[in-house]
Amino acid sequence: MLPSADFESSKRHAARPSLPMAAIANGADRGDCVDQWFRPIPLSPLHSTRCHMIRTRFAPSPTGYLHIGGVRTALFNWILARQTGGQFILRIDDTDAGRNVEAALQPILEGFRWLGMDWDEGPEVGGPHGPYFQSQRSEMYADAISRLLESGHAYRDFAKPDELQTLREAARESGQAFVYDRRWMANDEADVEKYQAEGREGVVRLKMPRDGQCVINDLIRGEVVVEWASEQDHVIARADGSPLYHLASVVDDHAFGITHVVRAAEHLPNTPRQVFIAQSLGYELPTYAHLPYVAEPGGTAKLSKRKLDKYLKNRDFANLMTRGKAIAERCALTTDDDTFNPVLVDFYREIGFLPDALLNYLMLLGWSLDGEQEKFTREEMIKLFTLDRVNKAPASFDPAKLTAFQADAFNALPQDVKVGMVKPFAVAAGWVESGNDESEQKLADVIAGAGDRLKMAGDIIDFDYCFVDDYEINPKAYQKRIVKPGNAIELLGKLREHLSGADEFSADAVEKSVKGFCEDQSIGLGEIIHALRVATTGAAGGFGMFETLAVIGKERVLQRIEKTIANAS
RNA sequence: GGUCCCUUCGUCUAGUGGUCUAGGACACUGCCCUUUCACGGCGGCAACACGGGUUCGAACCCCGUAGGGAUCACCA
Repeated sequence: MLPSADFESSKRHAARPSLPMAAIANGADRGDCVDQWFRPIPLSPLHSTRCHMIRTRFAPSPTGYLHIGGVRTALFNWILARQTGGQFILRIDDTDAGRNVEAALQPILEGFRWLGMDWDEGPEVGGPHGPYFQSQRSEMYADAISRLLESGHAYRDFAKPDELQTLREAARESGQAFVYDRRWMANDEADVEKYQAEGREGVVRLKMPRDGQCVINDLIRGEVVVEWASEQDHVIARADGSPLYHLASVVDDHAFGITHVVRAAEHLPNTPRQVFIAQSLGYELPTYAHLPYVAEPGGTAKLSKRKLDKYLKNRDFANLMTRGKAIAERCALTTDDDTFNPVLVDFYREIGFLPDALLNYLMLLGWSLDGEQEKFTREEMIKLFTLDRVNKAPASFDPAKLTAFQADAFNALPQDVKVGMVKPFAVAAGWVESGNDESEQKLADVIAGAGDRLKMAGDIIDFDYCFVDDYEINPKAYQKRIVKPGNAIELLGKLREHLSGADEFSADAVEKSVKGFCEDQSIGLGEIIHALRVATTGAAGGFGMFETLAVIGKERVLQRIEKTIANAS
């Protein structure tokens, strides 16, 4: 990357617009609706993100949950700000009043905190451009709306929704793009009074150009050209004067000094109208970058929180969900059915994922450094990410790969950090008593023994038999190792005798003892060890047998063998 | 249906005209290691959507076709 050259070229572009000649020409002979306001301002060329102070934003609406796709968008925004010493702003899009914003906002902020994505301005931290809730910025929007009205870029319209709907359907049936003929547009105060006398309510619409084209220079997509005529006269204010999303968004982006609007590609079709609003208001345009959306597992459609049933048909997705449910159930997690879903970040936090692993995986959805390196520390993410290496095509969410990333990251953790993460789960399951040294030591032993069999903190549930006696017995393993070999019970009985005489019950001591037993009996270790495992853990597999026995403890081991023998006969 | 976007292994991707008999990762899979289950090591399977150009030469450039997707609200 050549920062200085990039900087030069972006300055050159700013001084001498080269791209949108068509738009300028068309603007000149447009004649009717608007005067010379419309002159697209060229955007910075690629790479320019490295050399300017960047202000980005993520604008969630308070829905109560954080979508994985949204997190990726936020991540890119956050990185862009961090790598340039710029600011990352959180703005709350709550123009659609009526819900409990505060309650629905908390889970989102918590999600950000958990992920370690801090915001420089926004809820709770404030900032110089506040307030950061759209519901509290009405005056600014009202001002913008009246300016738009005055300059003729917007008009009052008295169409009824169903009247417009009829028109739209007719256009659609004839295969034409719907173009509103503005038949209920108020040209003057007299019109307004007349319509109001008819009992009509007036909204404010954008008076979109009917010819020429809008050129969007997108950092990821390149040049996107849209005919103005294909744009609607979008409503920007309701009858009660309250603003709609596009208006509010553009006004705020400008007021906040947002330099880069980085958002999901589904916003691309919205961009022309936002460009229109911004330019009508005389704003300098931000640089746009439209990210490919995150697609569903094994598919190409946009990942949606609402299609759980469909995703559950995907093996890997179903596995993750099953794992999550098992952890939630065993650890008595109070999960909300509505948010306990692998499409939402809450899920991962609840079952003991590492935020860095999630972020690392998400960053690779649509972005790559060189096709070789895939693992990045947070510092590397900030250092190495560039928008010009973001792909254009949607990337499908792969739960198996995410889990693999999580497993690797989790196993790279130092033992004490692992223990710290796992402990809450073990405590919640009722297996470990917090503050009790013996109990905590046992947990540490189990975690050390389990090693990389623990992929996430919640995986501790697989080792319930280390802590309690009411574990499940795997029927297949029982059949194979206890029932089928005719001598298993007999051997187990003898082994129990042998073990009962042991003074020490450390892993090493037990190993010696069991191996000595095998020698005495002239059998291979393999002939007893499987039966021993099933008898003492009920499981077909697990970590080292002798570590397992040591952790369970002499008394319990003997009891369990005894019980197995009793049940078998 | 209109508008816009996209198209390399099952998935994420590398690739910017010759180094591509297309590289890496996840998944799947074979072997080795091993008392089990994992880890690990060494292998394997597997892709340039299609058709035309341009060129000595195309995954890469151009044009079409097909397919997929997003979006078309007084939601955000």
